[in-house]
Amino acid sequence: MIRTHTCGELRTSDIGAKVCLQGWVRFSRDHGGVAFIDLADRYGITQAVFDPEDLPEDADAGNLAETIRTFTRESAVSVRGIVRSRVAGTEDERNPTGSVEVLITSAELLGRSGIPPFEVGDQKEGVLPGEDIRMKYRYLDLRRTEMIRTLEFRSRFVHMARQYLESRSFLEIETPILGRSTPEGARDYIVPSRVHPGTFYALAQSPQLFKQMLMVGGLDRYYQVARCFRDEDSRKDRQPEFTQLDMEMSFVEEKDIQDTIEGMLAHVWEGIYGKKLQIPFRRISYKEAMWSYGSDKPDLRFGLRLNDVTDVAGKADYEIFRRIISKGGIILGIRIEAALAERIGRNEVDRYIDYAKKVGLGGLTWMRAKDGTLESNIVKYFSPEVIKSLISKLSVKDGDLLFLFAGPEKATQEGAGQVRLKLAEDLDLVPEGVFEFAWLVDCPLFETDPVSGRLTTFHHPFVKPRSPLDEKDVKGSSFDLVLNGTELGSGSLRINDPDLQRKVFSMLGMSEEKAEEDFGFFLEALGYGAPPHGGIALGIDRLIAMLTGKDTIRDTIAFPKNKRAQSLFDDSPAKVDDEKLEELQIMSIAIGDLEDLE
RNA sequence: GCCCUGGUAGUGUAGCGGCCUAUCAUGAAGCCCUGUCGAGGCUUCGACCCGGAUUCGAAUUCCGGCCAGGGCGCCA
Repeated sequence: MIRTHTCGELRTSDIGAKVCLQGWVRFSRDHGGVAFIDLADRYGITQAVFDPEDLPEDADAGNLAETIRTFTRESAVSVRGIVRSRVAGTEDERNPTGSVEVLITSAELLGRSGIPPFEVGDQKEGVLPGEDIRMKYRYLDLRRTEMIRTLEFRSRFVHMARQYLESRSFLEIETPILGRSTPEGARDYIVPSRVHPGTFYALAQSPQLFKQMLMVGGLDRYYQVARCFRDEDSRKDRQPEFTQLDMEMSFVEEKDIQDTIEGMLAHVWEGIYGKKLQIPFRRISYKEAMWSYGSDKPDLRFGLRLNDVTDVAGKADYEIFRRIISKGGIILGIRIEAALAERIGRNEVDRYIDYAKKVGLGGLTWMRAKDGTLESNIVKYFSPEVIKSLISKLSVKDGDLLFLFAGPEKATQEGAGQVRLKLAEDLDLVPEGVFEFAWLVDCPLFETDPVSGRLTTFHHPFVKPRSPLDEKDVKGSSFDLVLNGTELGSGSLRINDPDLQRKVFSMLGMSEEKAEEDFGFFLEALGYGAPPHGGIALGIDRLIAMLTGKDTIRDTIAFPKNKRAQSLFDDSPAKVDDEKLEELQIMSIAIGDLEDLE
């Protein structure tokens, strides 16, 4: 090792020491005689000074000046010199190394940098190059303090999580990434087999079946920082490949799994923030989440709860409401208290009506409370009794603004939930730096696809039902971890009875033959003493993004894919040589080629 | 597959029918400067995504494409 210190290390106690620093030239300031170089690395920035009048006898000032002239911005350089105190009054208090500087006695250019395509030095707030240019030159983007801190945070987080789990007898076990393509779920990334032409692996979408087989195998407590692959379109919080903190435990109940996650997060919290995390997390039932927040991942950082006013507002002599009620629909209300309501004028109300339509609602009905009654364009359809009961049901006070949403149950809940989120954002009700964890519990086992009418699972087909399958509205033993309106992960107890598992497959419309073909190995495994077991997987990318205040998980991943699933760093996906395809006995026909043939 | 937003010097932006030979900052190149720290001063360089249309005239309007991002679908 040639360098004696990092660029974040030197303090006044080092004054007089002969040191060697290596790093990147972040800024340099040439004053004609004396010149300053801000030398940066992951750990910090140290000021190096070229001072021709203060050099030791044996130093070659001319040569040194010449070398320093070659130090372009962002070049990797090495400097040797003596640590000295800064001239009184010129200390930089913002920088931990700001009381000292290194008087350069010799220097070397290690790796010259061309003119950077953007400025790496920390920018004014909010002024960043466009994401495409950051991605193209990701290695320069990564030099930014912000990126370094995020990746450091991520590394520490994962380390602390591992530390906790290892201390609780969990074993980190790697499961295959090359596996079998299964019919359900997300699209697979397909990998051709050379040895068995015409057959294919699929990249793992999750270690689900393998971790369950580990439980059958008696490993008892498993975890893995697992890369998962899904060939679906990206979002700001969805990437084609992403990382889950995956775990599974045997001989447990739901609470054991929740306790483990809470304990782990509390441990991480303590280690990273030095603060206690409030545990246990609150539990909120799926039903309550939908009725009160219009979402299965409610943001609990603010109020603006939804209220069911079907029985009250449904009595109004208002054609739209009557029609909806007669079709089994519901009416939800949001009360916006006077202090906030006065910021919403007539024009804003119209904008919310437009927004409501955009999120799948028919519209919204509004009224304002004044002098103990309600006013709006449609209030004439509401009898005094209806108005009175609305006021009392929602505890309306003068100045409050009411939004009412009517329509089919689920669509109305979700639409109203969207309006709730928009209101909170517009009215600045979302506090910064607050983390509201919650467990979403009592989820249904199945739901019916509104388009196809087919039965699908709410989570996945391996969730253990809480009651016999022939009963109505069976609940699953599953639970989602929700943080600030985002789903971080989903856990459950699993089915450990092969016959029950077969029955679930069959209820999902899978033929016995298909179940055997795709899951035969797994069903067989369940038949050899599968212990009761369960587990959970947390989306690490999302969690890190939330904890570091990033808008997209791309900012928590060193080399993410872009919106169209391309990697700009190695220009993938790309064509492969014909010989390679031949060896795999694969023919590639792009749609354009097909059209040419026709 | 669909919808929305955007694309102006290397970077970040202003301009939104004629004041555009296009603003400002930063950068780069050169010069000056011995205590700066996102140094400073002076000079110079450098851009309207592509193709069509409308118009006397288009960075600006319209149409088509390309690129980027956000969303819907999709994500058991």
